[in-house]
Amino acid sequence: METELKRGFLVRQRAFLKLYLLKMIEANKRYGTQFLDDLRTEFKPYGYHPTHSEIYKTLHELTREGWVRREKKLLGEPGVDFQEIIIYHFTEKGKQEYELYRKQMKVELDRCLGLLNQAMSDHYGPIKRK
Amino acid sequence: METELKRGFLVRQRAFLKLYLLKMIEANKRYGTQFLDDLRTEFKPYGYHPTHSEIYKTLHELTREGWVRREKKLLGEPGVDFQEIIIYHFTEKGKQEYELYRKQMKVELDRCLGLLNQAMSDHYGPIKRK
DNA sequence: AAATGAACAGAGTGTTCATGG
DNA sequence: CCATGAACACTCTGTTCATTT
Repeated sequence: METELKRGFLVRQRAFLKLYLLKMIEANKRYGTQFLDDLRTEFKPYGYHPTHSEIYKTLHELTREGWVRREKKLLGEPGVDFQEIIIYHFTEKGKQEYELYRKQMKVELDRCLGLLNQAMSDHYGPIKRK
Repeated sequence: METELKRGFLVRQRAFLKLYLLKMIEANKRYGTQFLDDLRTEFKPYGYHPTHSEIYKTLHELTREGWVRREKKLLGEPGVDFQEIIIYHFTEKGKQEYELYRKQMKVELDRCLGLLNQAMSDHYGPIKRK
């Protein structure tokens, strides 16, 4: 998949969101707008308010790369109140890619934490631990 | 100063570099290329290799905003081996702005660490402490 | 070759507009 | 009005080119 994990400085938003979306797709079968709402709620304490277009672009990318397939749910089906929605399911390829991606992102997030902790230590003294 | 501290997701590279450059200007009177070399060395373990243009653009911005003034050192002056270099000094305004900026960046870096730690916890279980 | 600077180009992302139910 | 999608525009940043010593 083409999404770059490493970019030298900090992890890209898209790569970060992808990790969350993959997890959400795996867990509960919800759809785009709900993913967005959930993420906004979770990140609110950190002042991070993702946009709907980033979510959709990430979902499109996952679809294009064959990690997930789309299933349309039409108005009237269970849980569909207003209009059609799109549910995402993993493909076989996607399951395997997710497993790998998750591992790679662990390394990447560790790297970013290292960089930020280094800056903390450089500018505000040693990191305090409880 | 116009550089945005917060951008919703993670801190921008420029804001991050600015914090380091201000500290280096305060500490030892060195010049652009040496700042770059020092930073590359320090961040090498984290796979981060800043570019010379980001460094200069940040220094230009600090100058434009009146936080620092430039002093040209000419070939032959003590420590100038090959050609002229530019040394940066704080202005009075710059000293005060740095103090403030440093405090703001602490908050911002804490926020970023919170976001990344949240992701770590969400995807790889609770944060391990020694 | 070292140091600085500027132009240019490409990636990343947010805002806005558009469409169908 | 909700859900999705696409177009567009702007910001950020890296690559390249230029100048001086």
